[in-house]
Amino acid sequence: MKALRYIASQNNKIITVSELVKKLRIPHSFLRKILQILNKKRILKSYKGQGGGFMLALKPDEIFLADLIRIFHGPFKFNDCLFVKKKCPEVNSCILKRKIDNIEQRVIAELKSITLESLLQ
Amino acid sequence: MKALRYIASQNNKIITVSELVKKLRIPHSFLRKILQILNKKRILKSYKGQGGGFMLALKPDEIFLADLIRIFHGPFKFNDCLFVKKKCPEVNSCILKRKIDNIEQRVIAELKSITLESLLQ
DNA sequence: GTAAATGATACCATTTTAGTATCATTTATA
DNA sequence: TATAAATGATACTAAAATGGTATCATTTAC
Ligand code: FES
Ligand code: FES
Repeated sequence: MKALRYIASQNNKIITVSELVKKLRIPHSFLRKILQILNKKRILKSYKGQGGGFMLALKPDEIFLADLIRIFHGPFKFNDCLFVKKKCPEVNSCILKRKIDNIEQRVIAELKSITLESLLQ
Repeated sequence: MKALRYIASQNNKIITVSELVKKLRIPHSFLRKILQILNKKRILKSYKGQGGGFMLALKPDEIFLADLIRIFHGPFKFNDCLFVKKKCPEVNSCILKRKIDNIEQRVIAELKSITLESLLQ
């Protein structure tokens, strides 16, 4: 998120990992890996070769925290009731599951409402 | 939760792990460990020796999902921004952190509103 | 042709997760 | 009072996730 914020703040300039490393004090390889993932997931565009780097592929108000979390953390599931790798048989009738699913939906809605734009102060 | 629901449903009877295992098809040792923890955390009371077992230590409407999650999962923190084990320096000014803390508070409030009582249909 | 950039991918140590297993202690009761 | 039925304490484990690092390959501007 720090990297995305920085990139967004330099609108439509190509930013290299090295520049980000200097500004953000995040290790080079670590940051590079993250940006590569964001590129694959079409949040960033990348340009190879000398003079290359990264740019936003979307406008800041089209980049949602919910999507970024899904990219790095995997799909949301607060609540898949397993046992020894097998799904709980009550999964379709369970009151608790219904309540938690409900909370999950509300959280996802809130995470969707947080855009990169909304983090640019 | 399944075990607590079962125990609650047999109000004020002492329930053994073996009985729960039969009803709930959860492995004995696993369930035992869980109930031991709940006993230590004063959600259950235990009685040792023959004729022993477990009972609720609180009324079902005094047992909150939020507390059970804290017991097994540890404290809530959706959001402690670390780097190589060190806290992020922006932790006090970060807009994103504030937004996430906010969501966390709302989720905790909802988890507090789910009592064992509310799961007894 | 070379340096500066990303792409792909393999690697690693540590911690967490999701349980299992075992021995010790307590207590009712035959 | 011996025994069986219960929990208490605690050690153990395999597998996965976490939080990164490192390296070689490729592209491209100059
Ligand atoms: S879905 Fe498994 S107990 Fe609720
Ligand atoms: S608290 Fe670390 S970047 Fe927000």
